[in-house]
Amino acid sequence: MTIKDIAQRAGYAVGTVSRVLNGHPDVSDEARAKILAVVAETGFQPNDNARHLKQRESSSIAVIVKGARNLLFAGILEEVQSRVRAAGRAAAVYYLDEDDDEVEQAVRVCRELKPLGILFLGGNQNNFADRFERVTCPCVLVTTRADTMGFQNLSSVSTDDAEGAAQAIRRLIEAGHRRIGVIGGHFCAGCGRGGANTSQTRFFGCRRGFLEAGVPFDEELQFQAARFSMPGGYEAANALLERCPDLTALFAMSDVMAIGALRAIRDRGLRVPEDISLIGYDGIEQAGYCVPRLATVRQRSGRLARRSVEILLRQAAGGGGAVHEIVPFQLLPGESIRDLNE
Amino acid sequence: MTIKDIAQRAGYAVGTVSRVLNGHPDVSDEARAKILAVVAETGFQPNDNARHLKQRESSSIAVIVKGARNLLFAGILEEVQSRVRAAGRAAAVYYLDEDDDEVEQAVRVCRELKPLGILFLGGNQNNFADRFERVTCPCVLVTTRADTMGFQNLSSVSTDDAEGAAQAIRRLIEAGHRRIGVIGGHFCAGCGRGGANTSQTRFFGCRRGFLEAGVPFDEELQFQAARFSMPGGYEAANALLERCPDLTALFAMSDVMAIGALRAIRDRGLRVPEDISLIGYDGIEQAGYCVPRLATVRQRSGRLARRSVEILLRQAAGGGGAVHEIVPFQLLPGESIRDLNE
DNA sequence: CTGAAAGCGCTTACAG
DNA sequence: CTGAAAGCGCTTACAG
Repeated sequence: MTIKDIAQRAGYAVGTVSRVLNGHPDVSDEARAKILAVVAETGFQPNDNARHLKQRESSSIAVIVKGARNLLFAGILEEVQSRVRAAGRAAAVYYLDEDDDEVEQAVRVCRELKPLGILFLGGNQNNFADRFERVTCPCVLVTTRADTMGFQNLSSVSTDDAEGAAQAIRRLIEAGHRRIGVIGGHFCAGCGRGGANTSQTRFFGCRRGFLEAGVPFDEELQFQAARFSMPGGYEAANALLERCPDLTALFAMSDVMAIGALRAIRDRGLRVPEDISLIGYDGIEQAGYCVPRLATVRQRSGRLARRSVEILLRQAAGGGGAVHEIVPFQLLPGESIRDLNE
Repeated sequence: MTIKDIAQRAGYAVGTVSRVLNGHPDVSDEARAKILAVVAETGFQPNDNARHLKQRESSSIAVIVKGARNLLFAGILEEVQSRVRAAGRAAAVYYLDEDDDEVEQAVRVCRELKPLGILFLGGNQNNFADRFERVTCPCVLVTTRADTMGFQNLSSVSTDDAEGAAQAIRRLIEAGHRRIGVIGGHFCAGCGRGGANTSQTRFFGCRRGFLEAGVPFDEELQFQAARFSMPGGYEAANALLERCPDLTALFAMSDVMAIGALRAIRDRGLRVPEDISLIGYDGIEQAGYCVPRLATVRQRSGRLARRSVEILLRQAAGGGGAVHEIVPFQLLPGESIRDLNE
């Protein structure tokens, strides 16, 4: 079943069918009605390969998600999809593995889908720096900053991760904690050229939090790198508590890691927050269902989503240069921090 | 940059370039070397739209996942992808919303990707019954049975959900519980024609568990329908405990619901398992990180994945009629069931 | 408002 | 082993 069959049955040329299918105005009501009737009757769906092959620009927004299992992104995505739909556009979602190259994918999407614009949920700054020049449509990078890269067609909407991490540390210090362990992602001195992948940024924020409060932070002892996963957090917490049995609090740079840490603490026969206080990062739904509820630095996923879509649609409509927005985070108190001053 | 440019630069015709790109054997080593050199140098990637438009059959396996946030499927998918890759094929993953029509999507994928076969992670039996005749390639439905539908090209690999649910109930009864609440999905008498959507199957299993043990089960009072989500489980648990304050145990038909229930129980000032015992279903990673660890009926995602891929690849190679396999589940004890006999 | 025709970038028989 | 050409199913100027 192709557009040709539809044309034949309806008694029009394929061009006319195409115009009806794409909602062009220059078709008579009669033709439209007849053709739509045949389409409905046959259940015809046009072949997207053929369509995209020829089309100059589709009316879709592409969303490239780095990590199908990332719950923060899942939350943002849901909101993005409903906002894109509300704006009368379709969202085409592409899920990538953590270590796939999102910019490479974007180049491909530009060529094959020809979207109005691309939204990146997560991204590696090096990939952007190295290859983003090859993507030409308007883009917004969400949760990671892009202001230092200076691309005219790359905006960003993100959380101030350094400040978020700093405040997490401050919060623990205010509660009277002095020996605090930190669980974060892997990063190397060189991998955030220009100063920023997420793990590194949050790490620097931590360090600043300690420094400003005059609380010592021995990176060798008090920091443990791990994967962003529950087992990662579990093992890291174990390693830290083994190495520094006198820690009274942990900061995990993602809620998922924090959930792993929570379990590790319990398995060592300790309790949260009575023995060890714990704070996470991201503010995923899950954090509110932990026992105890997790204190966390909440990225405002709804607002990140809303602003990203607004900015992207404006840029797609020809609205000027790149914009870089910071969305304020919230410190959720949870039930996992003990106040030692009380 | 198209195949034409590559042909020109390499000094061959586009047909030859195409043959090299697709690994056909009928090309001279010299041509291959020259063309691959140009491809590498230019970073050329063929346009998949054009390729799929013309290609009779691609060498990919399509995977249609119902619910991007379904953690059971996420676990199965990971294993599926690595097994498909190990077999030298590419996996093309399509994520659908819970209430999208996976069979409609399959029809589209058949036409546009022309895969060797399709794997469905989850699916609504009614959609299959109504429209599956339109899909012609070999398919495997994973986690839901397809044996009663009688399609020659539709195999299935699933867990015996009725028995799993029955055993969850039995396990609670063995532990001395007599007043047990059940949290399940929504279903209506008609929606599982032929007897089976997942929620309904597990519900019937529950009922059998009660019946065989001679323990009364008042469906009106002791069953609460909810969405398969943490808030869904939270509210359902609250409703049940409000309605029947004398319940000593809950069975939630998914771990995600159970996590919500766990939080609800705590918020009512009760403890798991001291005051209320709890058992879930699925065996997602998450369940092992709860405090307390969740007892659950574990679907063996690794084996579901492995068998599904094996069966699909065999069918794609022309290996006979449909196969319907049941993979045994495991009852994970966790720490969330109190033994009242002790 | 409608049709005829070119063409998107590939693959694939068909010759040679 | 290689090239020339048809054609996949659409969209899009271009005429009329």
